[in-house]
Amino acid sequence: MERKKFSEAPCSIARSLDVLGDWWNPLIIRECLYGLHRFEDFQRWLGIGRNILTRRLNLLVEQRLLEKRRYQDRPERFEYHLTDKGYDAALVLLAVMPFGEKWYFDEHREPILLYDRLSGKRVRPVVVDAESGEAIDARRLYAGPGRSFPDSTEVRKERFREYFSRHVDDES
Amino acid sequence: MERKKFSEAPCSIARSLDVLGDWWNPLIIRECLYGLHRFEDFQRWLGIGRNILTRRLNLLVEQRLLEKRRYQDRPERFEYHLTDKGYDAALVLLAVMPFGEKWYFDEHREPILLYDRLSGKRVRPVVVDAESGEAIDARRLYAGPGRSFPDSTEVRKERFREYFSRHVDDES
DNA sequence: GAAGTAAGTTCCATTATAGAACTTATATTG
DNA sequence: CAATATAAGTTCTATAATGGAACTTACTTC
Repeated sequence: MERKKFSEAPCSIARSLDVLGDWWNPLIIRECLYGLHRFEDFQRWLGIGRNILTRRLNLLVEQRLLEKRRYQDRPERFEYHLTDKGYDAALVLLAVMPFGEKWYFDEHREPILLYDRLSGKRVRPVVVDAESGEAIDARRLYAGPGRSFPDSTEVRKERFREYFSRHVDDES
Repeated sequence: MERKKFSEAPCSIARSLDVLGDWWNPLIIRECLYGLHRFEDFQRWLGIGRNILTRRLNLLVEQRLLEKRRYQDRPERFEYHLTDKGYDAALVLLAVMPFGEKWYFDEHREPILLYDRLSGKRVRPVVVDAESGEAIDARRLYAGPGRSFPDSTEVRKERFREYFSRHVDDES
C-alpha cells in the first residue's frame, strides 16, 4: 500500500515528516552537510541501494532540500548540494545528536563532533526556548491552537482537541 | 527486503534514526506529548492501521521511549506514556516545528503552538549552540572525530573521512 | 584495446504497509 | 437477558517499497 501522506496535516511536525520521517533522507542530508555530494559517494558511504538512492535524491531535489549542480559535461555529471531549506533540515538532525549521544553512547566508538568553520570551536546543539534561551523541559509543555488566550491548561487542551478534530473531519 | 539497521553505526544520528527515522513513531511520540495515551486514541487520531500501531507501540516500548501502564484489570487495559528517553526524543520533534513552520506554513490553517504548563508562556523551540547560546548556522559547521586537536578544516575533514572509513570497514 | 569511473536503470525476492474484518473480555442499555 | 458498545488487539489480503545484484551508457585512462 502506498505510504500515508502527511503533507496536508495541520501540523508542522507531520508535514515535515513527509520528507524527514524516513531512514535514508536524513542520512543523505547529513552526508551532504559533512561534505559528500556525489551519487557514488552516497552509495558507498551509506551502503544504500542504488535504486533507492536515485529515488531519494530525486525526492530531495523535488522537495528542494537539495539542488543538482552539473560539475562536468560529456558525460554529464551532477553533484547534490543543500539548499537553504536543506540546511534548515540539517538543524533538525543536529537536534538528534544530543539525543543519540545520551541514549546510544558507546564508549568504544568516538562520537562525531561538530566544529565551527570560522572559530574552530566545538558546537554542541541543544533545543532551547527562543525567548528565555533555556533548555526545554518537554514534560512542562502543552499544545494549543494559535491565536487563543492563555487560560487553564485543561481548558486549552479541550479546545485544542476540538480544534484538531474539526480539521481532521474536514480532511475526510 | 528487511530494512537496514543503523543501531551499530558510529554516529549518534544514524543510531537514533533507527527509531526516529520513521513516519509513525514520531507522530505517536508527539501525540503522547500532547496528551494521548491509549491504543484507540492513537488509532483514531492518526488514522494509523491497527496492526501497524501495534507493532509501533511494541517497538517504542521495547526501545524504552514509551512505557506501558495498566490502568484497568478485567479486562486488562494499558496506557502508553513517555519515559525519560521518550521526552528527550520529543525534544527532537520540537526542533522539527520551526522547520515545518518556516517551510510548510499554510495561512489557512493555524499552526499548533506550545505553551509552558507553569508560566502559560509561549515556548518556541530553536536549535542553538549550548555554549554561546546562539542559533547554529549549519553552513559553518564541519564534523570531525572526538578528541582530536582543532586544526585546519581540510585536514580535519580528511582525518574524519579516514576515521569513518576505518569504522565502516570494521562493520563489514 | 581493455579496464575503470560515474551515474543511473532494470529485475527480482522479500518485507512492510493500508485497510478491512474478526476476536476476546467486559460493561451498558433496553 | 439479549443486544450493543468499548478497548485492545490479531488475522488476512492487495499493493508498494526495499535490498541486492546485474546491466547500461558515456566517457577516460592504462
